[in-house]
Amino acid sequence: MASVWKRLSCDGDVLNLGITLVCGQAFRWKKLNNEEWCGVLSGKVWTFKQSSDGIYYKVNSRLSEVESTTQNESILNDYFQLNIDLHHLYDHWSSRDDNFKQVAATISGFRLLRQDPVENLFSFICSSNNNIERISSMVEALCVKYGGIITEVNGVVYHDFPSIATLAEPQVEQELRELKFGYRAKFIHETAKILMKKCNKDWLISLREVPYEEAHAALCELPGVGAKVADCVCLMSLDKTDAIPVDTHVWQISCRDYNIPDLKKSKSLTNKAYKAIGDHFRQLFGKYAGWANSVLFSGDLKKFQDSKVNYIQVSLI
DNA sequence: TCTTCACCTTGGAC
DNA sequence: AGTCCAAGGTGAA
Ligand SMILES: [Mg+2]
Repeated sequence: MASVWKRLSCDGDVLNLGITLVCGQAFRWKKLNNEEWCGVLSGKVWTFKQSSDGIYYKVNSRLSEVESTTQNESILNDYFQLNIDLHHLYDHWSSRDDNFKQVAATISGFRLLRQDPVENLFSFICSSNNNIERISSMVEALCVKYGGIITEVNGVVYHDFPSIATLAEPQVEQELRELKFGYRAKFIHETAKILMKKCNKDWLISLREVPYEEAHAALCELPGVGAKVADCVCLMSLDKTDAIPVDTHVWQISCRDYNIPDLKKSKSLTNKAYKAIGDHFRQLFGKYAGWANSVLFSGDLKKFQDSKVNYIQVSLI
């Protein structure tokens, strides 16, 4: 379990950890310092370091577990989707959209993570009408309350994300209410119970094998899951690379910066407008439109606004 | 098909 | 101190 730094065979310019891990697609990566992040993936605790000469990682597993470098690198290749040629995609998206070209200059190496659908789904059920900081603390609370202990690293105990079965237990809704989950407590409990009733125990992950529209519709059946959350899950854990989650921000910017047919007519984000925005970006960016869209709008996150301001201030000194 | 409203909680703005 | 509002929406009328 003692762990040493190992080098990840991947150039730093095709994986920007600072943006990729804390842009709001996953909520459990903690920034340790300027170049290190720590969190849980696949039942292990990982620490990453992005230095000028490459990306390094350390692994801390359960005491019983035997470490395998081959297996660990396989986990990372899968999670960071390192087989996908990011330069090629950036070039393609830039050629299709000047706005993207501008934004991309400040956000290189952004990747969609290939997440676990269970954690991804319940995390985004927490996201409605909420902010990233509270979403993160709620996901953390779920893990501490209901997830198994993995191990301790530097005085911090790390937990797995809870199983569906655990979240479906009778007292969960009330307990989550007490943990200040608000109305999301019921959504989480109900969704867990529905998933438990499915004949296919791996129903969620099996949606990787069905077409985007079908997966999206199936997810929308779940309580607390609407078009936006369903698209987040499709994009971030079900391999639907052209799923476009449209939140209020994407909607507003789309109205302002893109000429999308009959979008400005509606006062609220209607189902029709939602579809029109998605279709527009899919038509513009192609098969990986969801990735392009994520790059485009992650740059506007409040979290990165601050770092941009800092960057500008520093560069002016 | 579109609009309106309630919904938990928290933190910032007046 | 009290009120209002927005924050990765969803569901029901
Ligand atoms: Mg639903």
